[in-house]
Amino acid sequence: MNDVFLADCRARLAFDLMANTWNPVVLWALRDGALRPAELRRRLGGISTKVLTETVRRLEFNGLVSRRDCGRTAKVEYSLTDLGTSLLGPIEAFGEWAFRHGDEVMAAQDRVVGLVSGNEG
Amino acid sequence: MNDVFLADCRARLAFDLMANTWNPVVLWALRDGALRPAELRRRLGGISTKVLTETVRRLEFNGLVSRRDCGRTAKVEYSLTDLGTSLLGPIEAFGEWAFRHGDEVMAAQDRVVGLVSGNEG
DNA sequence: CTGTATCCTTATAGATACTG
DNA sequence: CAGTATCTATAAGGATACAG
Repeated sequence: MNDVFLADCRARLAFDLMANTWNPVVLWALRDGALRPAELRRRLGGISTKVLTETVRRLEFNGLVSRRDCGRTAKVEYSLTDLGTSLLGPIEAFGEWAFRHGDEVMAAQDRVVGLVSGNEG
Repeated sequence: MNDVFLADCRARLAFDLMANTWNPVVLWALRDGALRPAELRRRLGGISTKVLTETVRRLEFNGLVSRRDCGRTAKVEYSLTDLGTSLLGPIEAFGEWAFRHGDEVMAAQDRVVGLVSGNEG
């Protein structure tokens, strides 16, 4: 595990799965079991149907989520595959990091803003 | 740690730090100590000077990387702050996941492609 | 309720040339 | 060598209306 993380290596593959707004949050929302789209949307907050569909399609394409169509009408469920479940650990690591260090990030951002406005007076 | 990961919560903050192509790789490349921009570029592969500058500025803004200007001429070093260093653990978790499960992701992608071309014959 | 179709805005990234 | 300036292409995301 040395150059493993550099640009053209395998870790890119995992990073790319995290490199958008909704992928990690959707995976986390499905951690306790299958959800129907409407419920999924509710838990995610302000995601549009279009973006939700795009997101789950993307996750499905990568083998992390499976879509189950139960019946002819609008009854659908999304759930984690085993592969998707295996990603919950790393995702949680980030959540815990944010829990511990989120303040420091916001402080850093404020510091920059403070410098800017501070220079004026 | 229940709704901690949903859209408007703190974990967004950590996810956003990963939600682009270069942030995590740059942090990882700096894990062993300060690097000058040229060396950093070399290790990252195909990143342009423009994108590298944008990336380190972003990381600096969020308090993860510090820029040290040593002298009047073009002598600069980038290194991890303590905060940046604290992110190496979660990042490594993804790297290890990719190491173990990367094949499965690629297999899933191929499976979809296979279905498409398989339907033709 | 599920999903698609538009339209629009913005951020990312890459290529290239140039300045100090 | 470090960084900026353009220009371009693309994808993500959001708003809204509509279809099955």
